Amino acid sequence: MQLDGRLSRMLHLLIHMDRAKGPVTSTDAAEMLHTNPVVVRRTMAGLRDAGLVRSVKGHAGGWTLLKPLDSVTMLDVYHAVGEPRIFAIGLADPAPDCLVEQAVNASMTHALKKAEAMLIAQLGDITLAEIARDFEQRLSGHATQGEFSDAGSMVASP
Amino acid sequence: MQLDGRLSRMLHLLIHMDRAKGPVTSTDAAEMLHTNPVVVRRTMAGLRDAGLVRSVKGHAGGWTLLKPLDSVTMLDVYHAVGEPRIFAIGLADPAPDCLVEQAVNASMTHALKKAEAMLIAQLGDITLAEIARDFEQRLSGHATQGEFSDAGSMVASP
DNA sequence: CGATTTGTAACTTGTGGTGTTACGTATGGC
DNA sequence: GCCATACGTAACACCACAAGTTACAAATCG
Repeated sequence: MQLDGRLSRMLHLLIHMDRAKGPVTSTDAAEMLHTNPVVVRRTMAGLRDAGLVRSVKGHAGGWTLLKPLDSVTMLDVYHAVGEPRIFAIGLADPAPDCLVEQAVNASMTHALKKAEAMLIAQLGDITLAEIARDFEQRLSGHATQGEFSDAGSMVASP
Repeated sequence: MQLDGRLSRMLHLLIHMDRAKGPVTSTDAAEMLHTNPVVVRRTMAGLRDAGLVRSVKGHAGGWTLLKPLDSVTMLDVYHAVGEPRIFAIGLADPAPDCLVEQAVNASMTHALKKAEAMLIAQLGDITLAEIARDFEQRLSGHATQGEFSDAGSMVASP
């Protein structure tokens, strides 16, 4: 995986946690995410610091969701995982001497900031409850928002 | 530089080429971009294939711009450099079995596509001539579109 | 007490743009 | 015709960083 999947993974996990009866251990979570317990703990640490989840050690311990899904947006989770860098493209030099490059930087920054604002707006607009509702509908056979079959075509794979 | 600076660099270089009297060699260009002639040729190859520039070997050879700056948008250059991946964040798994993850993917893809569309729209809206005009104004002391001083704060550096 | 589970440090791996070296090929002045 | 000039490309090293892995300490509960 060449891209940062932390936000995606945490969203996935939080919805599973909401459906679980008791605490979810890092090992259980790692299986759901097809990864490693340490990776889970490492990433969940941010969510704990943000007050989204709680962790308990020892017997019958694990991770517990502290908030209802309708009070958590994708943006909240994005912040909680440490606001990873959004873009893979950017400025060759953020502070160049060359005035031509400064002009280029201004235009590129303008475009990138607008795209970033749009992404942030979208993330802030969707609660985990809405995603969970989408899941419920998939369970009953419907495919709601947009086709999923080609979802990764431009965003994920080469 | 952990991010992809090819678009940024090519924009920078194309505007310099427009101001040059004759062809610009890869070595000259490499100095302007603070990089290596091979990197220049490698990246410029896409622009040549796209018909934006021409390359001539041998004495008095080098790179020549084939189009007026007002007929080239940032988007044209983005396409010419091979449409590099835009986002550093993405889906953990583009085609998961888990229905929860499918729902998460749908929402994330929706948000990313909207941001991508905004970026593409912005890139398509700005011609290199406009950037060159911005440069001219910087030469005469003005700083036009937006502050530049903190331009790289969210987009480029850590 | 001992099994369970989180908390972290430390190290390895994979990826992709970038940097670098080397060499082949085409061009044009002398 | 030679030869310096420049592009064209292959091959490899480098770097940053998320992810994966190993190891061990600390806390908790039956």
